[in-house]
Amino acid sequence: EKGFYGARVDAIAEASGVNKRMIYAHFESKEKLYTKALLIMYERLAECEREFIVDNLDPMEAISGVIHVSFKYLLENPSMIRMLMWENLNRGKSIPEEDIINLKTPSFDYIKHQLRRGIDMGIFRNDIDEHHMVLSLMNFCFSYFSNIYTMSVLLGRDMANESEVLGRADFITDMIFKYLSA
Amino acid sequence: EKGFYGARVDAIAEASGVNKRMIYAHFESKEKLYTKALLIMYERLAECEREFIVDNLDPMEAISGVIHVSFKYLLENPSMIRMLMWENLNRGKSIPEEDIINLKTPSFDYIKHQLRRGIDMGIFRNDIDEHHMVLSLMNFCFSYFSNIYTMSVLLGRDMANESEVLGRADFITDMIFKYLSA
DNA sequence: CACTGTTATAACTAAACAGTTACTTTTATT
DNA sequence: AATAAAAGTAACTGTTTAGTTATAACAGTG
Repeated sequence: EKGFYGARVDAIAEASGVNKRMIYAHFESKEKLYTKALLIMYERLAECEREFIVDNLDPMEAISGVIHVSFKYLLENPSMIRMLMWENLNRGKSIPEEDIINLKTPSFDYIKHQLRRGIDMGIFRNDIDEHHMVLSLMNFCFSYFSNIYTMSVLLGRDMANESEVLGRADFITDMIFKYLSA
Repeated sequence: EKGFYGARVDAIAEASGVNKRMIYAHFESKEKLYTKALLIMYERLAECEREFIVDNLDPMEAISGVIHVSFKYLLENPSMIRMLMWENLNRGKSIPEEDIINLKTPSFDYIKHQLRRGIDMGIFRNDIDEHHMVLSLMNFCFSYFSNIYTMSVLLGRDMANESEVLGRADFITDMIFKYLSA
């Protein structure tokens, strides 16, 4: 909610119903508590991503699945968005790079695999840049939520309600498809 | 760099070469210093956006200009990205909504205007959702930079160097165009 | 019951922090 | 040179904070 510096250990103790003494017994320091929470968050995120990795889907369904599962999950887990945002501000220094790469690799590989399959099947154009497509997909899903407050104000529209969120997922899917088959 | 809670007034005094006494004389409190800095940042951002508002461009050039000017500006102003990220985490509560809407309206109107012009001229499809297009443009530009550290690690590619950034701007422009004329 | 490991309580410490004060120095104006 | 306004210095205050300690309560096991 308030980031590492704004967070108060006493407040965490009270909110969690566990007392401060025990927090230090288990986690040693505020920083280690933070990195532990962060790691768990990354693992849960990876779990969610494993959900959209399904075999034998056609590439269109697969890409659509990536978008819709991500949207649904991020909508239900706003605190995860906030933790990822803080971590981006920290330049991701809290957790060793390899740990995160290991967690993320399966979903990245899955997206690339489906893109290649789509190209082979003649559904997608054959000059698609995998790197840029993966980046676009990730950005589209995450940034909808990370900028949801400012953007709601600027666009004069409540972007947080479920129908609006699902509408956005559909729009993005459509945009990506039009691009992939243009 | 460290957000409102992590920032130290003593450190700000030293770094700025102005002494703490004078910071309080001019800004009253840490919070008012923060909101003042934020307001100036928003104004500068609006100034930059005014740069891409050019008359008599054809709609394609106009949209391409929005993307490329934004990318160039955000690349040169990393601290602005960070301030916007913090503010998103604060749910934008530091500055009254109207103030920001007033600053942003010209560029939003410009994008919508160019989209409509493109439709009228028969360059763009006639079923384009303005709201979603504005949102997509903003998200694409901003999120490239706001997630640049995490994404560089995950994709194993230094996204911060100039040629990579400009390449991304080109890719996004291409993607938007393919969608608008699909 | 006695023993052991875990959790709770609350007072404590040492450092850090926002904000203040009393006083001096610099700069600009007449 | 005289005056006033702006900026600098550094010590100080009151509070907050991470982290600790000493002690008591609790729960499971033989």
